[in-house]
Amino acid sequence: MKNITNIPYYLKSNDIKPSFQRMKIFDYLYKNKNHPTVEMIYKELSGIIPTLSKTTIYNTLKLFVKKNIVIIVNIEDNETRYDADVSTHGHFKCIKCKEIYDFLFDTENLKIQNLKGFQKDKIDLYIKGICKECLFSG
Amino acid sequence: MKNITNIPYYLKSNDIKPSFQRMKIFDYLYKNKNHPTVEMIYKELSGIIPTLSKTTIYNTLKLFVKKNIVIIVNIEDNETRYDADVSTHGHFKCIKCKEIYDFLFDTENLKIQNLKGFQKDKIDLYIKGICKECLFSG
DNA sequence: CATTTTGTTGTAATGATTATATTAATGTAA
DNA sequence: TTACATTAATATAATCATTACAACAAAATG
Repeated sequence: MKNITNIPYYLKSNDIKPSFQRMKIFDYLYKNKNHPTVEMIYKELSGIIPTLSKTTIYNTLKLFVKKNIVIIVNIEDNETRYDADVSTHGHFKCIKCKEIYDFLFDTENLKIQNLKGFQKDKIDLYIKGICKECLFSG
Repeated sequence: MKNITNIPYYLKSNDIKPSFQRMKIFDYLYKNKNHPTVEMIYKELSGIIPTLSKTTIYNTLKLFVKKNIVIIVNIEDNETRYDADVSTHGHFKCIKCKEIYDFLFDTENLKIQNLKGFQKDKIDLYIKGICKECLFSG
């Protein structure tokens, strides 16, 4: 994914006013590539910003998604995760260790039937299985 | 998808006791290819089975998913949908008319990087955009 | 039959998300 | 700077989907 050195500038250039909370939330997403839930962000950041509310996290993430600097990772139906990498990539979830891995795929060779004449704006590819580490360790 | 003529037999052969409610719920899923939510199933079937509870629908769908005769369609993060077609296929959602279309895709030519040595059990492909009809009608 | 197991239902609990109203911070013009 | 307007952040309460649990009903078993 793209290398972001200046978060306030990055937010500004995407039409987002860089408040302290917004910078911290984006910083968390950018540094932790763990596709966190709102809960995970809250747990981590409320230690640093004790007044931080979950509402602010929800508002901020919704804004980030709207401005296309964050995407929603919907690999499980009971948890919404977020990702600051907005480049086209897929997500693999290991059903053993629960870890989510990013992967790249080739949309050129992807042959799709039944959708002729459809305008395709967004493609999400999710794979579940067992990761290499878990396969070896048992 | 596979042609199912005898629902009680189909359920039995998948290790599910064919109760009246289960048969009706599967019948709804099989006949309506609209990838319904629990709410949609409830609205429709409570007219036929007035005592039907949502809990039963949740229980039944969870059982169906466990027994691999129904899959979850997770194309939106705020609604869980269900599909009795368990063959490998993708889902397209039109952001205008909200309709969900099935499509086929070719996993042979799908080149995936970064997942060498991973065991891939389940693949979900979701595409969002505008369907042919909505493109024409404005 | 009598007993055990399985299935269904209603109620209540949970947990994630959203709506609303208030307060705080920031930007702007005089 | 001061006053006003706008935007952001927060707390509280509301909503909505889902799950847990307990009671009841049905059916399978012996």
